[in-house]
Amino acid sequence: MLRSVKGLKDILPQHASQWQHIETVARTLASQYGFSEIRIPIFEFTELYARSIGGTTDIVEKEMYTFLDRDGSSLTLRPEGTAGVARAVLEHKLLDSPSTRKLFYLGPMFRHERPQAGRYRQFHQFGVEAFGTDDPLIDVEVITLLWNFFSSLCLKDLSLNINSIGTQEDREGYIQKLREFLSPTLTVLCENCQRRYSTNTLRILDCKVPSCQETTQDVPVLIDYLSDTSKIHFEAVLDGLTSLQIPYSINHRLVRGLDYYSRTTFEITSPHLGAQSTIGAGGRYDGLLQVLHGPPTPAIGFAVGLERVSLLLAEDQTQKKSPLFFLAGFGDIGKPIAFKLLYELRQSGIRADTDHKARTLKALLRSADKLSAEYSIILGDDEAQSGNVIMRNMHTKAQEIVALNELIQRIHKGC
RNA sequence: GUGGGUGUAGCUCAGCUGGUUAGAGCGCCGGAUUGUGGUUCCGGAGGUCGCGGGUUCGAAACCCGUCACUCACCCCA
Repeated sequence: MLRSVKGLKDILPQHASQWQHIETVARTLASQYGFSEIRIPIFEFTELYARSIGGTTDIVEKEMYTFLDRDGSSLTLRPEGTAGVARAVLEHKLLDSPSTRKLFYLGPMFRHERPQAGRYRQFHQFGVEAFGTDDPLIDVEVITLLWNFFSSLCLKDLSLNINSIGTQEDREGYIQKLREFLSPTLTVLCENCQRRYSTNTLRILDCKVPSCQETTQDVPVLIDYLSDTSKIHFEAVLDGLTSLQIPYSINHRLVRGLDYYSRTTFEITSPHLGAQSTIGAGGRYDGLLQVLHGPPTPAIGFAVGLERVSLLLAEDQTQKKSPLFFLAGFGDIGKPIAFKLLYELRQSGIRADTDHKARTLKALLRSADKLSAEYSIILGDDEAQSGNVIMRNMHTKAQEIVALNELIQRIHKGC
C-alpha cells in the first residue's frame, strides 16, 4: 500500500471542522487587533532562511527541505514564517504605511525532524509580525493577542513565560560571564552541554538533565546584564501585561533558539502535550530586517503550532449545519425522478444528499440515519406514478404525502 | 542522527511455557419486516498474523535481519 510521507499527516473529515474553527478564531482575533493577512510562498531562496534564522542553528544545518531549481538555484520549503514575511515587507515596501506594518499569516511549514507527539515534518502555524516600533506596548499587544487566541479556544492550564535576552551586545557580555562561571564545572555537565559551551552557551540554561540544572542553579542571571534601555523596555512590557491582568512568570532560562531574536522573548506552554509543550512562542527581532539589507527596523512577532493546539482542543467542535434532506429514491421509475429532485433541492439552496450504493428502501433509510438526515424524501415507483413523495421526519417518524411539484415550496415554508 | 516500545480483520485488541480449522467487541453487508432507519435477534463477508530468513516434526508466538508506526533525546511551534 502506498502511504503518506513520513511525518506528514492527513487532516481527515472528522477533524476538518475543528481546523476551520481554529483558523476562524485566528483570523477574527488578528483582525480585531489590527493585523492584516499576508499570504506568502511556501518556498524561497535558501539564502533567505540561512541568513535570517542563523547558519549554525539546527533548522538550517539539518532540518530544511532544500532542493535545486532547474536553473541550479537553491530553494527551500519554508521552515518558519517570519523570514518570508520580512522579505515580503521589504520587497513591497510595506513599512511605509501603518495599515501594512502589522501582518498575520496562516499555513504549512516544513522541517525534516524525527516525528514525535505534537511534531510533524509538515505542520501549520498561525503567526503575527508587527514592524516598525520598539514601543514596549506593541510587545504587550502581541503577547496579549497570543494569550487571547488560546483563551478564545478555551485552552486550559496554560502558562506564559517571559524573559529578555537583551541586545546582541548585552548578550555578549553575559555569555562571557556565563562561560567564566561554568568553566570550572565543565566536566560535570552532560555531553550536550559540553558541546553547547562553545557553540550555544545560552542553551545550557534550559538543559533538561537534572545534574546540569543543579550545576547551573546559581548561574548569573541574564537580566542583570542588560543595558539600561533593554531593562527599561522589559519592565515596561511587564507593567503592560500586569495592567491588562495577563498572568505571566519571568523565566530567566527562557532563551529562544533562532539567531534573530533580541530583547523580549516569550512562550506559552501546556502541561498536557508530552515533551513538546510549547504551543506558541515568539519575541522581538530588531536586527532581522537589517540582516536582509533593509533599513534598521524593530519588530516583534509570535508563531503558534496549530497541530499542538488541535491536540489540546476537545473533540467534536462540530458547528451547526442546515438540516439535511435525504433522497430515498428506488425502483426503475422512482430513482431517476428522485435524482432529478435531488438536483432541484440543491439548486434551491437546500442541503440534500442520497446514497447511490443503497438499493432497497431499508438500506436507504439506514444511510439517511448514518448521515443524520432530518428528513427522508421517499420516492418509489408508486409515488412516482401518482406524482407524490413521502416526507418522513427522521426524529418523530411522522410521514406526510406531498405533491412532487410542491415539495421545494413546502420545505422552504418550514417543515 | 541516537535510544526505547509496538506491528494479528476496516477500528480497538485477545491469543497461556511453540501444538492442529487464528478469536472477541465495535464497524460493514444481509435477513427477521414482499417498500420504512436508529433498538433487538439471526446470519454473512472480511486476515500473505508488517516483510525476509533461521531454529523446530510443528512458529502469530523463539532467534536474526529489515521496514513501518510510536514515544523520548537533540531541536523547536
